[in-house]
Order: sequence, then structure tokens, then C-alpha cells
Amino acid sequence: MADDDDPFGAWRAVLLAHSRALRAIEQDLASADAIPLGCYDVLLELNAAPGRRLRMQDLAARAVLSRTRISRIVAELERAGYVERDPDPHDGRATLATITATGRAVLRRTAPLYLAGVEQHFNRYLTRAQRRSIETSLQRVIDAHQAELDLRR
Amino acid sequence: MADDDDPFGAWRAVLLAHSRALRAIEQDLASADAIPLGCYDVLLELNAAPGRRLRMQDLAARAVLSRTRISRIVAELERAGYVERDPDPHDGRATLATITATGRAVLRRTAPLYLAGVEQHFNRYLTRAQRRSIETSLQRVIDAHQAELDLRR
DNA sequence: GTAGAATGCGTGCATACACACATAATCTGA
DNA sequence: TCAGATTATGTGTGTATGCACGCATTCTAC
Repeated sequence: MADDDDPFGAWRAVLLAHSRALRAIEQDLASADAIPLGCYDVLLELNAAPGRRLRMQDLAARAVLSRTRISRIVAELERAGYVERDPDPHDGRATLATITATGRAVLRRTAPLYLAGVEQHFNRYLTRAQRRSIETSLQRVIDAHQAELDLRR
Repeated sequence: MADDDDPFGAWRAVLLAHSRALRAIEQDLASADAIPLGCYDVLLELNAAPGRRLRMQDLAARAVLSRTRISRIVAELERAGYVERDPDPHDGRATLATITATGRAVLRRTAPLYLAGVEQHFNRYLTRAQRRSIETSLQRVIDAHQAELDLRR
């Protein structure tokens, strides 16, 4: 009961759990010669987007990654043939990234690995109710930051 | 109700909340010309340790950082005069890092900034009960990974 | 219509990071 | 006692990441 005196325990727990679980998942993926997490995340978002394509900026907003990193990852994915980059016909400044058939195949192959990693290193230690609670709570934090970013435009 | 069909929503929420909040907090610290988070974390752990000193390895185990990074950060902190490094009298291989009076002063000056950042960008959006729940749940994940690491030795 | 502001994107550069290796010290089993 | 295994740490090196900047395009006010 005394340990809730630490008003920053939740933040510290997020920091540590994120660090530990992510490291373990990434190592599993690397051992299996799968694409790294950043690439997976980009392919996932593209695949879920309408038309399987997204402007670079929208991609950066959805993914966990910074705009610079998105630019580099998409360039790498393009070299690998998993993604195509075409100029946006409606806005000459923008670039549309589209996932290719090859990219989708890779995504289908990698997804089970990634999901197994999350199950093994994270979900496994939590009840369904705990996961629901975490998701609901943290979503408020995420939404607030998203709103602030939208405001800044 | 249908959105709890996603068994990985909690993991995704941790990923996003961590990314968004951490970025915001770090930017605040940088704007205030404070020491970066890694340095803060190291000083914090040292200050809380018995005798205000810790072997490099123990430091790495407690902090969120990798062993390599700890080594470099401590070297930097030593150059700044915030930390002293002395050989462990009981084990010639080990190095003891000790926080100096200057380091403690810096820590006292920085702590309010950091705590304000956590309050502003994270705690603020959660109730006390939600924070308690998050801490308790994620602690299970942390403990499990810690146990696995200990086992590997 | 046009000049200037704003936007979307990519890239040079400096920094940060982890992996693998090197070094020094300690432990272990005869 | 002593050779080999183990442990604690530091560091060279390649890779990754973010910031600041530059270029091209679009928008806006007149």
C-alpha cells in the first residue's frame, strides 16, 4: 500500500516493460532472419491503408516512427521491392508509398513471428482484463498527444 | 466492444504512448538545457543506491539502458564531474561509479523538470487508479523478463 | 498573374547506439 | 601452483537516428 506513494511508478513501468519486451521481441525476429520491426510497422500501416498506399507524412503520423526514419525505411523497402514510390497526381510535392505484392507476401510471412513474439514476451504475463485496461488508459495519453500534434499544424 | 478483438491493442498502446510521451518529455528537457534522460537515469539510480555507488553491471541491470551505453554515459558524466569511477577494492575487475556532490546538485536541479514533464505529458491524462493498475500489471512483465535474465547467468 | 509564405520530402552531417572483440582480474580444479 | 574458463569492463567499428537545411511544389494575398 505504501508503494503507491510513488506518483511516477506507472511511467517507470511503461519505460521498463517497453524496453525489456521490445528488446526480446526484436532479438527473436533477428534470430529468425525476419525484417526488423520498423519495416514491419511500415508495411503493416500501408497494407491497412485505403488503396494500400499512403503519403509519407501520413505514414509517419500513423507509425511510431519519425518522419526522417520513415523516409529512410521506405527507401530501403523500395530497394528490396516491397514498396513502390510514386508521385501523388493530386499534389506534386507528395510521394505515395504503395505496398507491392511481394511486400504483402513478406508481411504475411512475418506477421505470425511478430505476433508470437508479442504473445511470448508481453501478453503472456497479463490477463485479458489487464490488457483491456492498459489499452483503454494509454489510449487517452495517445489521443491527447495526437490532438496536440494536430493543433500544431 | 468489438475493438477488444485485437489481442495486441495493449502492446500497441504501450508502444505509441511510450513513443509520444517520451519524445515530448525529452524535447522539454532539451529546451531547458537540462541533461538528457539517459544521464538523469544513471544519476538517479546512483543516488538511490546504498553508499551512492554501484558497479557498472548493477547499474546497467537497474537502468533502462544497455551495458555499453552505461559505460559511455558514465564516462561522459565523469568528464563533467558528476560521477567518480574507482576500482572496486573487493574485485579488481569491477568499477564502482559514485555520484559526486556536484552530480547530486545537478540531480536536484533537474528532477523537478523531469517530474513536471512526466506529469504534463503522461500522468495528467490518467487517474490515480489507472496509474496504479498500469504499474501493477506491467510490473509482472518486468519481473518475468528480469527473472529470465537472472536465469541466464 | 505573381511574389512570398507554407508545405512535403529527401539528405548531409553529427551524434548515439549496439555488437563483437580485447584486456584485465578472478575463479576452479587438479 | 597454475592453466584454462569465467566475469567485469572498456573500446573500435559499422549502423542507425534525428536535426537542420535545401529543393520542388502549392497556396495565398494582392
